[in-house]
Amino acid sequence: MPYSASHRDATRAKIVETARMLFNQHGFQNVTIDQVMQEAGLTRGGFYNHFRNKEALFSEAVSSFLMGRGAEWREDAGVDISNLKPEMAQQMIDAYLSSAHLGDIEGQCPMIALPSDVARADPETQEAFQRLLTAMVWLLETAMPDDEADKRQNALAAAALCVGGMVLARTLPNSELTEEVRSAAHYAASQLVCA
Amino acid sequence: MPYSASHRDATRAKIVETARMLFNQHGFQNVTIDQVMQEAGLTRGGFYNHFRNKEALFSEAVSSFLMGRGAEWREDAGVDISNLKPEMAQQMIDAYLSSAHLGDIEGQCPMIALPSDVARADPETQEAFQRLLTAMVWLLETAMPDDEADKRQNALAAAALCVGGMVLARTLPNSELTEEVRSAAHYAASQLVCA
DNA sequence: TGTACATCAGTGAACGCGCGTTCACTGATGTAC
DNA sequence: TGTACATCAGTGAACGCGCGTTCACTGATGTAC
Repeated sequence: MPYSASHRDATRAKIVETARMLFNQHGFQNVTIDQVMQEAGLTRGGFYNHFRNKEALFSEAVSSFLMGRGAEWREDAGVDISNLKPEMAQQMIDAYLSSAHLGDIEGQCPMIALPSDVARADPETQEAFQRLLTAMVWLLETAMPDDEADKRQNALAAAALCVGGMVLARTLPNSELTEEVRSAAHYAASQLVCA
Repeated sequence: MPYSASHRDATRAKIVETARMLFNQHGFQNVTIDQVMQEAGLTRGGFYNHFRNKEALFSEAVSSFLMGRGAEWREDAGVDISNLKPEMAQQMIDAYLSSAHLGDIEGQCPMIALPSDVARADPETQEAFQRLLTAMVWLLETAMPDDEADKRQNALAAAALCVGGMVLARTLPNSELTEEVRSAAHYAASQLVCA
């Protein structure tokens, strides 16, 4: 076995991570395999040693967010999955609807950067998307103060506010409206999460 | 002047409307000009008599929603722009977050069907998108009961909930989660609009 | 320890198809007489 | 009223480029001896 197994895995991970960032910026169709491979320091042909096709890469890119860049976001926001506390729901809302998150296109949550692309992708990709939402709702629900009624329903609505507010903010041309939407969504989501 | 001016305009409108439906279903890049023209009962070459290029068509398609299919939605929902009443805010929320709207992919609001495509489109298209949001917020704000505090902020948050709830519902693979998100967003938006 | 070997990650040229766009044309229709 | 004409909406063949995918190959590296 020439090349250690870890070498292969590292290359693969590098491709996925590069792709994730490029897809986030330009969308599924505007990113070429050549571009991904080049940016990952490789050449076109090698791609098919690692992935069935471009769609499979997209699926992995979306899927990788939860435990990859998404985990970094959680960490930065002070959200510890293995030790959730009531105040962390608010911290998640703050981080998700922050202008740092809005500006960081490469590191953004795929629910914001790629919803339309995922809606037209294969079932694997949509399931990866669903896992993202499920995780977010679970985190919000679990971290919510105990005295809250309708925890799950509020968590779902808060997630919709997070995604909706950010999708709108990202899609609008730069204007005061961008900030207005983001901050209104932030306020309303905060209300839902710790009333 | 062979062919009356109205003939030209009718053809053009037909192309835009056909395009709007196709873009809604398949996204900007997955729709070909050939497809649009054929479905409009014309042939490929004629396209450039009417539009500068494909992007210009996209921009018009998004733009056309507000006074076209969008007006039908408002009418069906009993929302009369020239005579807004307090209960109409709720009617808008009901219609926007309805499963009929979710299922009607061709007739759907572009903010749900095409956000990622618009985020990568030219400024004209983004401005058309912004007009959609501005109109929606204005309608909600204006139709909201008078005793409401923070009308504008609530209208903005309600719009974010509408779009977010529907974007998520549309992107998820079919599951109970789809319905759960839609109904949680509907409940929360109702609360915001007539507290 | 050093060398021959086998494996397979990575290379880069080539293929082929799809699609946006162009262009020379055709023919339907309104207008002038 | 009828006919010749000019206009321009609409046609469809052709162009050319980009990109996903394939494939014969190369050469770096771990293993056996």
